[in-house]
Amino acid sequence: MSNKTIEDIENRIAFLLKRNDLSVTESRRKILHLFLEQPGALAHGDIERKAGEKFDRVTVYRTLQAFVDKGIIHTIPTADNSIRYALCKDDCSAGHHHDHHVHFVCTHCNNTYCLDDVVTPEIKLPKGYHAEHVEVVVEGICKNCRLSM
Amino acid sequence: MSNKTIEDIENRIAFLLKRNDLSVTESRRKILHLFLEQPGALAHGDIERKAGEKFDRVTVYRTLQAFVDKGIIHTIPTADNSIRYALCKDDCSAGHHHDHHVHFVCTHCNNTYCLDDVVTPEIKLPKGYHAEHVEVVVEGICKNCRLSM
DNA sequence: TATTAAAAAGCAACATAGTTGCAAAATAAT
DNA sequence: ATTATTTTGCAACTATGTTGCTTTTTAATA
Repeated sequence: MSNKTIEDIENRIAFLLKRNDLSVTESRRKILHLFLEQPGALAHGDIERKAGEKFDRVTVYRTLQAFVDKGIIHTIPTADNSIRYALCKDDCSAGHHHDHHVHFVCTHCNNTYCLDDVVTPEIKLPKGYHAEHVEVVVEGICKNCRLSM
Repeated sequence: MSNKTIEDIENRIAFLLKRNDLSVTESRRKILHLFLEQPGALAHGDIERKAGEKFDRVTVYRTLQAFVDKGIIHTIPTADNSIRYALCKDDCSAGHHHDHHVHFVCTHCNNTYCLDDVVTPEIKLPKGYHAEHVEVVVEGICKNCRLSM
């Protein structure tokens, strides 16, 4: 990993925060860093463990909430009732997430991935029902785990 | 509501419990009753409020867990991280739920419904991913709320 | 760069959610 | 009716999430 990459990440962090009218603080930089340095989603617990030694629990909650509000990250509901958070693609605006992609939870490594290229299908509902948002979570075995089996 | 109906429900409760090797206890009858007397799903909180005055919190947890294990009810993940529970159709066996239907959460009345006739669509995943289970939750306005708007 | 207003962090206290071990009570089998 | 088994209730505990308030940090200004 070159110095360049680290600088890139730091720049992207500063850009993301400034663009969303969030002041640049240590905890926000640290937590954004966690999201940017890996591909999957993070559960609150993960974040607390990785950043919680430096920051108060409450700060982690408030930081994540701020990121969700601003459209920097989005939540992924899972069957075990532990919300995961993942970075939004660049075009989510404050309060208006439009992450119409499918989420994948690996039952083997327990990682969660955004399948950005898989769009949620049209669901034909019974008469009278009106859909506003469709959430699709697929459970199964991910790419990496399949290779190492 | 006729006496007949109430007897029917009681009979169905006894049948469901016996078939799943669960002894017939007051809390199990009461909680099953809650599910049978209404169409939607119930959150843990709902159940605790409606049955919790008579039974200990722990009993509610254990009862729901037993029902899930036996395939009497299934869980529905929702975006607000509050698991809902709903009755399974008759053919779920212990440890093997096959509820391949879509769930609907009304953003107006906040009720959750199993759309038993709407099956989950096939999701075409990227190479390497293997699907085991697909969960689809649709948020929007339900039949009843639409009529009263 | 120093000053200051605004925002965020940390702390404490609290509320809710979920778990475990064990003794008492209820159920089911005999 | 008696007894073995299962379930319940209780207490204590861990984890998760929230709120009010004070201190610290950030960013805007002189």
